[in-house]
Amino acid sequence: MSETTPRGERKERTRRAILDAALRLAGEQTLAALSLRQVAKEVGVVPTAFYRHFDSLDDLGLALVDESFASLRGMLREVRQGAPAFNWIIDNSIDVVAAHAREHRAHFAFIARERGAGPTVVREEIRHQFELFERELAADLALLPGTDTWTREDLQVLANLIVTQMVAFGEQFVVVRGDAEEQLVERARRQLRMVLIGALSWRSGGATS
Amino acid sequence: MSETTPRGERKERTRRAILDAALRLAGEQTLAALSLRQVAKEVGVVPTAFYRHFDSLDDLGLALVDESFASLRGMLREVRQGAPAFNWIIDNSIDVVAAHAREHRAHFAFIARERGAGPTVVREEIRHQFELFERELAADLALLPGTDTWTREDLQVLANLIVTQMVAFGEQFVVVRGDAEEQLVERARRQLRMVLIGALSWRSGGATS
DNA sequence: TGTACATCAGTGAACGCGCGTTCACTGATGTAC
DNA sequence: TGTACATCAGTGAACGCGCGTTCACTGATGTAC
Repeated sequence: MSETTPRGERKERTRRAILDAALRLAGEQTLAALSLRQVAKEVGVVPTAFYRHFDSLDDLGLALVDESFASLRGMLREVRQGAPAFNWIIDNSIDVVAAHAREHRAHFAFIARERGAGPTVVREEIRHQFELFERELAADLALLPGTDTWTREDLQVLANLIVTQMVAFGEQFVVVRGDAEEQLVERARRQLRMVLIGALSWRSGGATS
Repeated sequence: MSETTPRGERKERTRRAILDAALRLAGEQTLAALSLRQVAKEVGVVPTAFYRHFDSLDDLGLALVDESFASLRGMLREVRQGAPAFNWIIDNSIDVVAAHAREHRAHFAFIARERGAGPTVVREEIRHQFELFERELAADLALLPGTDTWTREDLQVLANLIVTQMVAFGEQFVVVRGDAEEQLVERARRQLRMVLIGALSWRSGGATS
């Protein structure tokens, strides 16, 4: 089996297999309930081989967070490349998130799940990554027409609202198939519209405070 | 210890102790990673005594979902008792949720956590309960001035948006202490304002679709 | 090109431990007479 | 009120199992000469 495979390549292949197996198995419950032996069995190596690649399950968990957010960041770059026009955001950003969720279902599901229930280090890392997203989104929102007079704090509040909705959207999207997918996308689109209209008419419009 | 305690009372006390211990221990990680023996040890009974009260950990999990939602439902009844006026909702509903989250921190945290990562039956039951909330909230929203012309579906979409925000609020609230609590409340208030203004100016206002 | 040695991914036995579940039990509470 | 029996919450020993981690190992890949 390993007759002429370069050593590094072979190691990398096993590492990938471990990451994939863990991502798959964690999906059946949660990372916190996953055992090193289950992962090793799924990969087809002896349990001790695991230590050649990761120090612990926590270490593996953090690697999965990294992977998941790397693909998420790629997606966000895509979303932000367009001009930050009001209608463009509404029409396209949900679709981009949906397309990405379809392509990286397991990563999306992983983040959504472990965000609340993962091992402590994993939970903290995920929360930290979302904070970074919020800050980037707040910077983007500052470029939208109508937000000129907003404070940094207000932008942050709106960014948090939108990230919350996007997370909830992704969470629901990954557990759904077929027709329900499109319904979910349509609902998310309407919700984003409601949120943005509300936000933009908030300062200029009429409400208190 | 059990010299003259009525049998039923003693049994009920142990049952409560099991529920409390499970709620506490699940908080350190998640229900899915909890063992029957941990719970028994925490309560101070032998592991087998567990079976006098619950068939399995899943059964215990469902009992915790019931409890948690019972107190949530009580809170919602409180919120809905006031007149469904626009400003009243904004000024009071967040405070009611916050007060309740303070009083039932463990239950709030339990729902937030197990919603995504609990045992399958627990997850399903929680999702079902949130669906019921959404429907009730949609019915309330129909009474708000300005929503007369809305379709049932639109009301449902808005209800889903608000429930999502409230869940996210509760989720963050239960892990925070001191000053940060009030900041979180203030942010949630602003967000609810943005959402409601947006929603209400949506049909009457100007956006497409 | 050929040989001798180093590296290191993966092996397999072994360990002590906590797990869920079974079973026969104990002894206080409850009930029938 | 007193006695004999039933109920049943909690006990404690035992089981087979999967767990994380240790350790000495094997044998193919890589490297120095």
